[in-house]
Amino acid sequence: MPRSRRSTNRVTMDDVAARARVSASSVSLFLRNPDAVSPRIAPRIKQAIEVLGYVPNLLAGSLAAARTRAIGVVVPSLGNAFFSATVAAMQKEFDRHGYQLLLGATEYEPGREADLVRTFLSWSPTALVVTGCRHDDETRTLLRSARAPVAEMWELGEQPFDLQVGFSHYKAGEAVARHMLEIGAKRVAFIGARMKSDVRAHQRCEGFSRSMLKAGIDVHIENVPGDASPKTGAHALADILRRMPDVDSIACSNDVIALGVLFEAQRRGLAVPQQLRVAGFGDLPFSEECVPPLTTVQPRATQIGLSIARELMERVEQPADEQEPRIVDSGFELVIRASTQRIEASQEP
Amino acid sequence: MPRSRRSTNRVTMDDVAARARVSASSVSLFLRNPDAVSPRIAPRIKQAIEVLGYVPNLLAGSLAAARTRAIGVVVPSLGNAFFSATVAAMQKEFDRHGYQLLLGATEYEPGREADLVRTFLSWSPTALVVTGCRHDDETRTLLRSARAPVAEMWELGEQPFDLQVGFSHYKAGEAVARHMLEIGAKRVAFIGARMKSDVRAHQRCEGFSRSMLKAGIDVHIENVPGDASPKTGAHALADILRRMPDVDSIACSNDVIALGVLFEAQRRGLAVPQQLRVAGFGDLPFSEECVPPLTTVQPRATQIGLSIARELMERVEQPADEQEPRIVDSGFELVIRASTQRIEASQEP
DNA sequence: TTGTACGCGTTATCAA
DNA sequence: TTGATAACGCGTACAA
Repeated sequence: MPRSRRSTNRVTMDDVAARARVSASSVSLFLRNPDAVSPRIAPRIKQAIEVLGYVPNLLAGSLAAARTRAIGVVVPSLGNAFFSATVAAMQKEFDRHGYQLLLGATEYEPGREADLVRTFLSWSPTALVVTGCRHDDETRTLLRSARAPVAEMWELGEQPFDLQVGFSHYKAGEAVARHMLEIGAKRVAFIGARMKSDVRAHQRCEGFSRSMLKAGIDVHIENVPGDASPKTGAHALADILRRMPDVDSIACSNDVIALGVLFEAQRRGLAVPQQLRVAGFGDLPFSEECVPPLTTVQPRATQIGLSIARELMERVEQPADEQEPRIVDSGFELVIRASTQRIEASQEP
Repeated sequence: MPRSRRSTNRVTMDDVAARARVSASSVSLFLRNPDAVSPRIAPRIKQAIEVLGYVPNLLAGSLAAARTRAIGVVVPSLGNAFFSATVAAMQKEFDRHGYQLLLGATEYEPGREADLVRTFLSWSPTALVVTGCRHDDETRTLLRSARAPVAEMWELGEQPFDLQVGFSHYKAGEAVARHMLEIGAKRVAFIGARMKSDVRAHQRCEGFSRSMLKAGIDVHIENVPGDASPKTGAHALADILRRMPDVDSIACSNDVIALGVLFEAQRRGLAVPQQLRVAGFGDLPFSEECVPPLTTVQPRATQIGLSIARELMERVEQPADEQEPRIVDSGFELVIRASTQRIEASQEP
């Protein structure tokens, strides 16, 4: 007895083929390469598709072809403007090539990365994109077993799987420290949010404070819990002023924190940069516009997304088997603005 | 001649079955309901899965079951904090239920919505989420033909497909206008970004300016091109001051624009709220913290995402066939802060 | 150029 | 409870 399923009265390729009076394989061929079928049947197929409102079943296609036009992307958080900019750029580029972006966010929770990667793998993705290059053993195993190129973004270091596009956060921290030393910083603090789980913010902090230490300056580090936000920055400044009233320079792990510092300083009548120098990280849309404009590190978030997408598309569409791992330093730029102005001798005690 | 393909040396369910010395059906059953197999073979299957590192192929599963655990989401832009907050909330909730979020952004380009929906449909998604309730004919046709619940978010109006979670932007605009009238606004302007394509910003503008008109006040509308940003706001304020030097109150379609207005006012020594009142929309993280704190409309972005996800999961998991369309007014709240303070008579000319 | 037949890795059905 | 087997809808090698 025949077991009829086919509950889904979906329009299939066979339906199109029947209506166009050709075989299903001709329809399949037409869909992938319209010029490959004879000019006589092409219009018939085209019309049948339109009349029936045929939508190809990607699932079946992917299963047959053993490859899915989907790319899994793991970011820590979408609330973070850095990552949403990168994701937006990637999505746009993937879309151009007909690839679908699968999105997952860890919210900095340990173990979530492995879960998300596992989920993505069950979709047989064409490629995987993860954030950072530090992963737990489970994630590493999963990524290694993936028969798809793996891109790591926003950070350099460790051994790359296939592609790594990012920059050294440690150096970014160093660059800010160097600048602050040049302008005569003496009493220095660093504000970072959740630096135990945000390893990149922690790296920037390390780069900054070690550089300072080499110059004989001990940095007061304020590691606040929760998301980076202006409120975080404002509270942190209040704390710092309590413990270190003569602070003259503050670096922040994120521009939104720095913005909060600027607001709090303004409320307290603390002049920036005359009495307090402030630097951030991210070069967010407000950083150029705020008062005073904020010295910061520009990480090229969009460029990272674009590079990854392009490089992956290239690898996927021209599968020169066994490609070498590739590392791309997307770099960063220290953008010096009015919030860090030279500390005049006259203003020092 | 047998055609051996099976180039993909992927670990399949059969491999697991062979190793556990059971049938593939039992493995499948175990995966969906571990308690349904006898306690004798369950551990064998479990071990085989772990040893072989088996990852189920969702594609095959979805094809067979004729349902995919994927939900397509279309937003205008990820750069917009509103939508990224909503998407983040949805993704988290979907993930909890084992559903994958497919993401697409239109970047406010006409026609992109239909393209994205079409792409999603070919994935046979469990549900679709789109932004707003105004869609071109092509999109409407596609959505109607979808055998999946369709949720529209961030806006109310039109006839809902299945679910609509949002609020009236027109009323949000009215609420701001009402407040500004109460505090004695006389010379009024509205700044919006790209209001031809951002229909919701346009609605807020309409609600605002019509309310003002009813009170006999003609609103100067500044519709700037490009994304909403602080720079946009700063430039717009400069423009407004040129054409309308005695402006006393400005409403903005977005808090980031309002932030730019505050910065520009500060640079010009224009005291807010004493000389100029400013209101925004969005209640972004900085809005409470900036100087002065910003009066704004809070749209409950996270709540919208959560409501949609929960409602969809419910519909999907308890398919009481032919559910009624449902409209949920997520509401908004006018948050009055220092940036809009009563205009004292003594300060008027 | 077009058609035939098989296989992709699962789920669902039904018999044992 | 377990296992054999037929779909699911399409890609593709190969024959016509």
